[in-house]
Amino acid sequence: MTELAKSFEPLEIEGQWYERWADAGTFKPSMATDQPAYCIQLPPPNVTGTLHMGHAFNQTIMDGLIRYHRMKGDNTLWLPGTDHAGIATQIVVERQLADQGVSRHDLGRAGFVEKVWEWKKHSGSTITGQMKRLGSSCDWSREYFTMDDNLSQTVTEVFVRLYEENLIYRGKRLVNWDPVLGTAVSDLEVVSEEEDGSLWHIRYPLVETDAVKGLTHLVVATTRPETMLGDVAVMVHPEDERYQHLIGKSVTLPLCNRQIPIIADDYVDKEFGTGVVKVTPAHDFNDYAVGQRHGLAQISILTLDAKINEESPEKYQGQDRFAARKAVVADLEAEGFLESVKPHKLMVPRGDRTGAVIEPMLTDQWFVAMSKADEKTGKSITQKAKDVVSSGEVKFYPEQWVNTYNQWLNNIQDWCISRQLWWGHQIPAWYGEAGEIFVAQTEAAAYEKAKAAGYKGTLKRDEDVLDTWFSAALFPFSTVGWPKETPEFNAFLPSSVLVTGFDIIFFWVARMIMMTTHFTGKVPFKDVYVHGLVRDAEGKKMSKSEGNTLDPVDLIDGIPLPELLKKRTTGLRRPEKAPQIATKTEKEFPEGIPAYGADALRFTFASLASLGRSINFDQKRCQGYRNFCNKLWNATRFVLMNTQDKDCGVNVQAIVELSFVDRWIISRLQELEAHVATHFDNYRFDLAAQALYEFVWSDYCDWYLELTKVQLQQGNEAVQRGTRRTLLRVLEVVLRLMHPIMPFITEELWQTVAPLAGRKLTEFIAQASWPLPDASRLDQKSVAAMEQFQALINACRTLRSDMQLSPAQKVPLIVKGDEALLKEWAPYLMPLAKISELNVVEELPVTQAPVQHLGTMSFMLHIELDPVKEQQRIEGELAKIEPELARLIGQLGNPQFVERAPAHLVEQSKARVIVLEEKRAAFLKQKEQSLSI
RNA sequence: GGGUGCUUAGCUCAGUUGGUAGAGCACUGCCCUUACAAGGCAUAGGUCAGGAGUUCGAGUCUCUUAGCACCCACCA
Repeated sequence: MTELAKSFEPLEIEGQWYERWADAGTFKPSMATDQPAYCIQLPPPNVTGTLHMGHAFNQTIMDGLIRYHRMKGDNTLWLPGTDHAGIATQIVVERQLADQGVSRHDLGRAGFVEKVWEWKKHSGSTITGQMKRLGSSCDWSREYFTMDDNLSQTVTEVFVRLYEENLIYRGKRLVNWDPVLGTAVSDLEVVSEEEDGSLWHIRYPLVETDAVKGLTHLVVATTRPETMLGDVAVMVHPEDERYQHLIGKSVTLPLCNRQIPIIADDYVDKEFGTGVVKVTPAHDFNDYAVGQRHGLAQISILTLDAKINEESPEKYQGQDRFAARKAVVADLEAEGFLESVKPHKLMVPRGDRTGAVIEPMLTDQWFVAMSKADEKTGKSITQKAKDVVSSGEVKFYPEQWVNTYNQWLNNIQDWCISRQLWWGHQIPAWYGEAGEIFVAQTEAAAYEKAKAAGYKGTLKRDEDVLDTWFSAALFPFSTVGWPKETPEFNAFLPSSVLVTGFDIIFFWVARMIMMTTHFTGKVPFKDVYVHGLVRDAEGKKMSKSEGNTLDPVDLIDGIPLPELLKKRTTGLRRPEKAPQIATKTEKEFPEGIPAYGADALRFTFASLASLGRSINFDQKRCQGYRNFCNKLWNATRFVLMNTQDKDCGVNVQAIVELSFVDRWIISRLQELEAHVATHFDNYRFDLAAQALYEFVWSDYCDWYLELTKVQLQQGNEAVQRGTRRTLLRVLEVVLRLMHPIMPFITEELWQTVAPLAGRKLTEFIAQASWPLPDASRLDQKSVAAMEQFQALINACRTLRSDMQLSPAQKVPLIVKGDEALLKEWAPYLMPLAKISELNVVEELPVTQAPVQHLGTMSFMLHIELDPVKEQQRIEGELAKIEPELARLIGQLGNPQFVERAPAHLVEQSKARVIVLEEKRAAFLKQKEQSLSI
């Protein structure tokens, strides 16, 4: 006989189960082809990363789905992996090297990449270890890393194919350049924020004085005066009367003494600034487009680390862009070209990883042609991606995200996929000495191609690597064996659902859909479940610099305040914020964080998983669900106490008698089973969690358990057996229903409960079958009886409470009503409503005792009390009845309602009126009588 | 400039084809009743952001106003 601890201690039970499940092969797909396949791809976390709240939330959802489908008997796979995360990882390792005074250039490319691999081996498994603490049941035997040989081969394969299809090209384009990292980044990796800057008005002297209006110069407005060194024109709106006559003339570019033309382009907004715009094609995206339209030169003025280059006036050469700005402004002022400086708010683009101001830079890069039709289908990859969503092959939950998705695809630019980094998939392109390009899987193959093209010299491989999101776009098929048609490819592509935050719809979701449909003709996944971002209790975004992050593991294990303070205040980008963060933390967590356990944390996430945009994580919620775990724990203790070593009517053909109470809880259980499954199917974890919470706490614990005490004490053998069996079986089923959300506690309890319930058919609950509702076990009569019974108990309790009776004081109850029914209820009624004796009568006696009316029943607690108090109570009851009655009578008096509303609603209202009128009459009568005493 | 959400009890949020407003937490009162004080029982608290419309009936559908949040693009 095992005895459970007196209260739920998560840390004591969570330890062993994960390893045991994994060792038993529980997490592996059955690969049974006669079962439906269910597959989720884990969005691979950065190999450098640690588990944050977003992961924990995300994985709670995925693990819930996976465990649910596994229990349903599906061929279920949760495929894990980690991402090499090019930029992020390179930054981390470079920083570590910098601490030792070493730069990556000291090591050279090969040496540096080796260092990264070393670092990956050393700390790469942090996050997977944390995932296991959470209970995430991935099939680790299939874990991949995006730089594994087979995946890398797929990347090159895809690159080569796209190149051969003319969907990848190389060219000199203006791209977003991060001068700190020294690499191009894609549009998505640039975030613009409004910052304070200035608008400088600069005079550009006209070469010939204006004969019409006598102007000697034009004034241009700019937020980036240093870029004037690269100006190749000034432009005005073609219909701008102020300047129209000057179009085709020239101005002299100050400081450079170049003459540049005045051109017309309707891109110019006449209302903004002076209506005259400088044109710098090499350093501004709009100017670049203007330059293309007008066939202008592109004068680059910056080196790749954002210093003024050698083509610019000597004076500024080598100066950093910000220093150069000051110098240029100072010189303009000194030479009388500066007309004014005004404060101006502008959007400054910054790299999302470095925070460095992004510089549009003319460089050679590789691009994916997003809008170019391929030869086979005549459709662009963008079009294909739109088609599968509009056809419903890929469904978004919630649906509204389709808008966002389409809107982005409709305005898409070609994707810059080359990065000037060392960590990542090196681009499989080789160059001949005269710039010939040979794209091939391997160097040998490149030489072959070169030879075939008549090139005999040496080849040099492209130094650049691919954007991490390029390889990420291929996961749905690269991880299941493509281009081979493996069993996994057939079973798990498309996967069942992608669970992800909306923040990476563009980065990842859209690109996976593009690449997968293009290469395999299949969609990558059937559903996309888009959830919100986890925020702190106040709804603020969690960020290290704000010091409001929570570590999921700290919520599981608990953390004392000093440690939490240390965690939140060390390694800050702005250390001066530390005291403020410390104060806030102390206020929010005066005693640190207690150990809530993985189950409570998961249940919290599940209950917060509504379909909104953000999830505010309040630890109080977590505490509430830890209490819920404790409730379940103690309910199980109660059940075990009453069933272990006793005849539970499970194994033998014993005679078993079920009361209306037993039948009621069994009926409720059937409903619960149906609801929970529906909620899982609809990705409504919040509703599933709520249904489980309510059933366990209210129905099972508050009502059923209390009522079984009566049956166990007073019932005959058959009733006791029936009670024990029902207690066990309901609990056993509930444990299975909760297992997808709370794997640990349910496993722990199930191990003891299931054998008693005669249901231990598998070693672990993790392998047990999903409970299915059985309509034949629904007993509406018992459900209705229970409803009435509960109403009676509640009414008695309310009376007692209103009369301020001590719970210890038992009083007689006098009832007018169905005698047979009341006799059946009496044994339950007496302890629950603290009744000393029950008298069924024809008419209630006329006294001052409190009376209540319920349907056709009237009853009174036989106590003496203050008549004034009772009068007040009656008035209160009447005051509650009147407005509802008035509303209903009004409704029924409206012929249009009676005519047009559904018949059952009209009947319902009529019935309710009768009930209320009887109740009112009874109270009025009572009021009269008591006054007459 | 284009787009998308949100506004319901003190707080955080549910509310599924329109049919008498719900939960958790917090609050109040009474209880150490042998599963659980991480608990039990019972209260209290909302003109569903404002306005208009459709309807017998609107938190729910339409329009509109205000506030908030977010996404995309961007004026030099």
